[in-house]
Amino acid sequence: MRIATWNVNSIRTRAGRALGLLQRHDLDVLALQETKCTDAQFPVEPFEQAGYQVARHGLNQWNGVAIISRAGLEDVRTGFPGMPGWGDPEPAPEARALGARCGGVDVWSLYIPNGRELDNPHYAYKLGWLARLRDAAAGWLAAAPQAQILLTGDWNVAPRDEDVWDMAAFEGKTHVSPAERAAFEAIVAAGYADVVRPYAPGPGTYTYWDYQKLRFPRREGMRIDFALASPAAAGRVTGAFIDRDERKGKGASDHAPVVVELG
DNA sequence: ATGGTAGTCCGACTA
Repeated sequence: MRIATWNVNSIRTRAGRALGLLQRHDLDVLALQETKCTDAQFPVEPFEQAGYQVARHGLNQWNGVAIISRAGLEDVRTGFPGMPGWGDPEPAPEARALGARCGGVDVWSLYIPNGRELDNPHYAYKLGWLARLRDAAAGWLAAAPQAQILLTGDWNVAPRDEDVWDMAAFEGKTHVSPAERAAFEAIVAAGYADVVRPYAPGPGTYTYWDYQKLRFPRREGMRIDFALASPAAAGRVTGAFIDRDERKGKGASDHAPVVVELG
């Protein structure tokens, strides 16, 4: 079974690229982030015609997550227990988490809050969101230690110095702060291993390149998209790669897809 | 040194 995660940056703009991705890599499951549309606006038909089922969760033009599967799509869950909300004056849940059981694997499509700046309330929101995700994910494993769970998506955290092209450029910036890295590592410590890095080691291995400043041709990127697997799921992984070619050309998302093969 | 891009709904917000 082949499972991918991709921050598509608008599914309506890139449905064709998503379909090409499914076909090119013979994907069974594709977790999408930043679909940027409501459920009603989501282009479901082309995926169904290609033989896939679609679960999507979008509330407005921001965020939005989806899971596209031809390996079954059961027990669909929007958000996770304890997931923090955002907004003033009344914080409300955002469309940042969608889970579904696909062929016996609990796949999560996650879009972790960006954080914006270290002194921005969004940064505290990001840390709280990751902390509650850790709690929920630890609970799932405590309840079912043999569960096959994949936490995939855009984590908006670069866990290691080698995951950005130049640490000096990130002085005082989000994505590399000790608190963000600790929040990410807490989820690893809860039993979820990064199953891609062993097959796609750094330095210089990235999943995101800013549209601005010629970051992609200059090879100035960040590794912020991950697939973290529970022990039972990690034990099935036979390979993984980052589809850097998908970032090329006109009309590309600013993120590259990350693909995991389960035996 | 600065600003540059790209998406959404249409001047501004998000990334």
